[in-house]
This record gives sequence, C-alpha cells and structure tokens, in this order.
Amino acid sequence: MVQFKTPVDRAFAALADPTRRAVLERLGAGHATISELAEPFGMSLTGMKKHVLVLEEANLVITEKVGRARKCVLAPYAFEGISMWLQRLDRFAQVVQRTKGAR
Amino acid sequence: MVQFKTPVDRAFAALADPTRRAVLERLGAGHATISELAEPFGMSLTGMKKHVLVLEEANLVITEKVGRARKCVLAPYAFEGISMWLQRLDRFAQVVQRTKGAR
DNA sequence: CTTAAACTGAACCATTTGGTTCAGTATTGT
DNA sequence: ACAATACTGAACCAAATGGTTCAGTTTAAG
Repeated sequence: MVQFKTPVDRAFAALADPTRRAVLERLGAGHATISELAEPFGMSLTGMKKHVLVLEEANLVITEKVGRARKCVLAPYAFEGISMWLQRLDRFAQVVQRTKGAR
Repeated sequence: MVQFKTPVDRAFAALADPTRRAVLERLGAGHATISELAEPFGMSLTGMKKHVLVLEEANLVITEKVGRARKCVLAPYAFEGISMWLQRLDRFAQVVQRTKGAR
C-alpha cells in the first residue's frame, strides 16, 4: 500500500511536534528567518530548516528566499482543513454527550 | 530534559496517525469494541488495542471493560484543548492575511 | 578581494512509532 | 466441563522521526 498523504494528513503530522507548534506560535507574532527560529531552541540551522520544510509541505507556512536569508510566514487559511475535520468530530462528541441522558 | 507531555501534546500526537483518526470517526457513529475497530483495518487486536490506549491517554476516547469485551466511546469535550489552540493560531493567520494589504 | 553570515544537502545516528507474533487470562456459549 | 471469543502483556522488528556534524554555496559587508 503506497498510501499518498492527504493535506489533512500532513497538517496533523506537522502539528504533532511541540517544536513545530512553537514555531507556528512564533510566526503568529510575525515573519522570521531560519536563524531567528532556531535560536530560542538552541537548535542547529539544519535542524530548524527541516522543521520548516515539514510545515511548508503541510501548507502551514510559506517561505521565500530574500538575499541570503529565508523569510518564513504563517500561511493564510493554514488551519482550514483540520479545523473542519475537528468541528465535524466535535459535533459527534457532543451527540455522544447528549444521548447520555443529561438534559 | 525530561519533558513531561501536556494534554495538548498528547492530543496532537494521537491525531497524527491516520488509523487513529479513522477510529475516532468510527466512534463518532457510536461505541465499538476493540475487535470491531480492528476488523476494517485487517489489523491485529493487539495493534488496535495500542492505538486505543494512545487515544485514551490523550483523553480523546473513554473505554470500559464490559464482560470479555472492551467498550470504546468518543470522549465528551475531547477536542476542547486543541480547538482552542487552533482558534488562537487561526486568528494570527488571518491577521497575516489582513496586513498583506487586501481589503 | 576577502571574510563572515545564512542557508543548504548529504550522511549519519538514537529513539520513537506502528505494527507483528506468541503465550497467556477471563468470559461466554454448548 | 469444554471450547471458542475477546482481550491483554511481553518481546521483537522495520521504518520513520528528530536531531546532529561536516562540507559546501550564495550573498553581504569591510
């Protein structure tokens, strides 16, 4: 089974790592370079670059080479797919709750 | 660094696996046993049991031993934590969009 | 021109993950 | 009582993951 990965697949997989979620939070405050993202974690540039690549392939961030630096930005509409998945399941969870008898 | 895992950590990690997300969808349709969950994947009971354990430790499902079977249910309020995390980040993504000049 | 900064690609490595089989235990059906 | 069902725990395994270092390349600064 070759199993090609869907966008939702990649998004959830990308979000599974705490470092990557922290990167997203950091990018919420504005764009940053690989160096700037790596520094607070005391991580190598190469290591951070790989995280950013995962986020990029999951369509959660967009990057662009600017001079010798790479500018990373939070992607617009980044969380649409997984938000919809979550909302759907959340409704089911609420149904479970309701049919449990509680008013 | 011992890094004890937060609930949000566990939830996102649990959701990263497609099989586990499928299990959650299945449980959205109502409770099921380990055997019933394993069958559509052609997976061993042991394998499915481990997935269910992960979901349980992430507070996404609740299980209960009933006779020789184990009844698995979608947890109420399962997705509260990650929904809030997502909503916060989603607002940032929208800000990025807005300051991009559009409107 | 020369150096330093910022990234990149390749290779490597330890740990985690997602599965398996095998050998039980506990419940249920005949 | 006996056999079948349903799960469980231990041990094992291959592949994926999250990092590293080292050796470049490209761009910016002096």
